[in-house]
Amino acid sequence: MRNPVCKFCDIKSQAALKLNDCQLDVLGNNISQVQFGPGEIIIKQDAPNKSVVYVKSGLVKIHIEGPIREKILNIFKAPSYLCLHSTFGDNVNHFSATAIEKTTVCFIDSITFGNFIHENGDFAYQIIQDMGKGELKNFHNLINNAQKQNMGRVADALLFFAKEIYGSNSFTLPLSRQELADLTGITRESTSRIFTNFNNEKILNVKGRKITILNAPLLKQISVNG
Amino acid sequence: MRNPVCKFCDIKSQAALKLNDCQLDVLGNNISQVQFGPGEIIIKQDAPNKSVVYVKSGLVKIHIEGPIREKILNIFKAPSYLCLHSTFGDNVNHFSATAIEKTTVCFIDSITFGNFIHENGDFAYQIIQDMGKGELKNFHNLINNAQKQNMGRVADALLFFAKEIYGSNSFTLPLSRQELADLTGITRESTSRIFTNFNNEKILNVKGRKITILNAPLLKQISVNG
DNA sequence: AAAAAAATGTGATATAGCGCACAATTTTTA
DNA sequence: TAAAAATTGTGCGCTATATCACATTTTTTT
Repeated sequence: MRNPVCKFCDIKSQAALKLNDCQLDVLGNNISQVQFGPGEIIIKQDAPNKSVVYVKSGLVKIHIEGPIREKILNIFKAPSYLCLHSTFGDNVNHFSATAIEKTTVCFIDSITFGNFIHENGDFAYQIIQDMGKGELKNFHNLINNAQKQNMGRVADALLFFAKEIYGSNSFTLPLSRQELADLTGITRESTSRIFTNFNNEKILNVKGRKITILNAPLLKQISVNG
Repeated sequence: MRNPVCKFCDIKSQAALKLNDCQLDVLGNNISQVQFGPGEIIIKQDAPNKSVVYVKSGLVKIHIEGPIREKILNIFKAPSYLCLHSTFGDNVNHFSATAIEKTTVCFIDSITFGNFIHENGDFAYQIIQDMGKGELKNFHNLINNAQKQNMGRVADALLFFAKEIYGSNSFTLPLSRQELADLTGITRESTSRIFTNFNNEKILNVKGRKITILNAPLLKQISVNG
């Protein structure tokens, strides 16, 4: 457990930028930075929650055990807080978080974090903004899963990675077919078939996990029209 | 637009209880209380958002226009804040809110509300807790909609009204069949059929919107097993 | 490099639930 | 109170997608 000097950290969250030097010192004494590789579990569902988790770099999937199989709720790109709702809504994690790329995480003591909220209105305001944005993102997800059919869901997920995560029409999918199925709420087999289909229709170029979006407008249309 | 004296309001939110007398006076001058009947729209999707909405009494549905039909995201019982995410995540409403019973709402000026967060750490902390709890509730919803089949979804919705909203196994459903379908993400026809089925199996007694749960354990089991 | 394990693709089949059509009932309007 | 409108119930066929089974490919282990 190293003690990174938060004061000199150059990947501070918007909220942490509002902390004064003294508070940053306190933060540095109540934080531990950890590296995770793909597939490594960062936080575990149902485990007691004593930390706020700040994803400093990397990519993380949020998932829970559904009645049948795992459900991936969300993909978070750094920089981003993870457990704000759990920390302040309940003190047990309601989901697991697993790294899907090399990821650096800061575990911040909940009490310390709570103190900052009480002491520093600007900090609190920023956290509230973050939580607001996060919840809006969840809404989009819910809609996407609710009323689209399988092709639309896959299209949506691919556009999400292209636009939100990698900022490019060519990328390596950080998920297996099964995981993509868990994210979109369909079966692995359907995912496969849709990939084959998109590849044949020259909408995508698929080589394993290497994806290139060839016809973005059409993919967008498929995503929107369900 | 009346000017209710917040100081003497006896249905204060947990957060408002943290405000001092002076702040309560400010609140009173920047708030307007409005009554809504069932079906009346409280806030509208895509409209600019200038207020935080506090539901003082009543019952509200949160809904958005999906690609095909309306999707009901959530049912909120008073006391509860509504637009925290919209206010602090974006300044346009990402959803509509409609009263489904007689409902009293306080519209609080966003700037005033934001000032309280900056000034009063206890207030901010309480709001963050509220947002956390709200988001956890959303998670439950997402799971419910993701991996259950129709009977399980309807069972889940009915148990939600019985336990969370009315605290009784006998209640009048505040939604039409279509709305219940929009909440559970299935069709109106399927909802009808499931009601008939549950009624025949003596799991429910259904008379229009008047519902009595006769076999709660079985309903629970159906809800859990999908 | 060979063997074992895991992930992926694909055909065949089964089915849950949607969409349509229309009848019956309830609610609203005039 | 009658007429119109909205809501609800139900039978039936259709389709999207799950499920199963197995071949193929890729990755990991030894």
